[in-house]
Amino acid sequence: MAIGPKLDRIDLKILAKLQEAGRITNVELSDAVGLSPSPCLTRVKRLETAGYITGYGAHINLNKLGEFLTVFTEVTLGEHRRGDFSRFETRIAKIDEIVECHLVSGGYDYLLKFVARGVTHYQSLIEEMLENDYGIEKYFSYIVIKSPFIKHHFPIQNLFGE
Amino acid sequence: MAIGPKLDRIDLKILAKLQEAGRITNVELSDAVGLSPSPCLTRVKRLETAGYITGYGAHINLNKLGEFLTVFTEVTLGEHRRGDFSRFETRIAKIDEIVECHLVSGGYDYLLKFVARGVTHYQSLIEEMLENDYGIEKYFSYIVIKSPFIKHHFPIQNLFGE
DNA sequence: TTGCAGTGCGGCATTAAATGCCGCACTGCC
DNA sequence: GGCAGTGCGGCATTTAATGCCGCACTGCAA
Repeated sequence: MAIGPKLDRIDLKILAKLQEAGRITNVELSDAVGLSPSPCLTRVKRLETAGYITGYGAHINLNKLGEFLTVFTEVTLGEHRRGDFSRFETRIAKIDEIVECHLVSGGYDYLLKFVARGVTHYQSLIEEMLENDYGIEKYFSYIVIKSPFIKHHFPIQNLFGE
Repeated sequence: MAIGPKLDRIDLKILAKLQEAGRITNVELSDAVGLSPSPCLTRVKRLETAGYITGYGAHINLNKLGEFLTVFTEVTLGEHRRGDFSRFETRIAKIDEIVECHLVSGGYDYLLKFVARGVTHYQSLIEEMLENDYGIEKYFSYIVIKSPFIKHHFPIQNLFGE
């Protein structure tokens, strides 16, 4: 096997396959990567416990559930001391509508992704943050008009040369 | 059942559950939502064919596969005629390292998310785009230093009031 | 109010998949 | 050249996925 030193080609195939077909049966997966079911399952379990696979999920088409508003928000904190960042991160993590948080280099500190029911809802979330000392100095909102594509998989094979 | 008019509470439970545990067995799922396996599976299949569930995937821990660089890039096109947008979207969709594309309102046109092997790799991708007439007037890169969190599920229940 | 038709659920039998166990082949090390 | 460790395929057993069938509940109509 591998994992300790590095994953072998079969492990990468398994990851790539599961990434785009998370609910594939082990029998099909084993066939796709060229193994019999037993060792294939062993590898999957090992990839899971070793942390290469952190979980599985269904991709839900939010638009079919109603009208949703996605917003990317640039946030600049007022203070940049040790603790200001972690406190901010801890607090926003608890807000369900903030689905992504990225600390970036450049003109501002954080890029957040919101999914709200509409502009009113989004506005109320922002006001809540401004009024309750999250440490935000300023922010700027970019409302998503449409998302031509969101790939649910990274090019594992390509990034390695395969 | 529902779906035609609107999803009932059980359907939402199924979506919420599958979103965070895509590989749960139908037996467990049925138990979690309070149904027997048969009707539960029927609902899942219907949600899939009706387009509420667009697919399943494993969440891969890219950092364990090596050092990767995530970059958010703001792009402004030089021309904004009908066709300039669709042409740009079509072309960048073919670039594996661009995993998300959002058309936004505000100071620029597109917010792109890249996953590359490093700054050199990212730079080569950008140069490739600039040299080959993608219609880019200007761009700005925000390198992700760390992502405190990326939730792989939207608050389905909460957004509807549970 | 009583009967009829349509819809969705739970129970049961059958088929397929997930798991665990065992012996064999390949590789590195004595 | 023989021995120990690792990973694979095959096989038996336990579970889950599916498809079928009759029953209960709801709305509609006489």
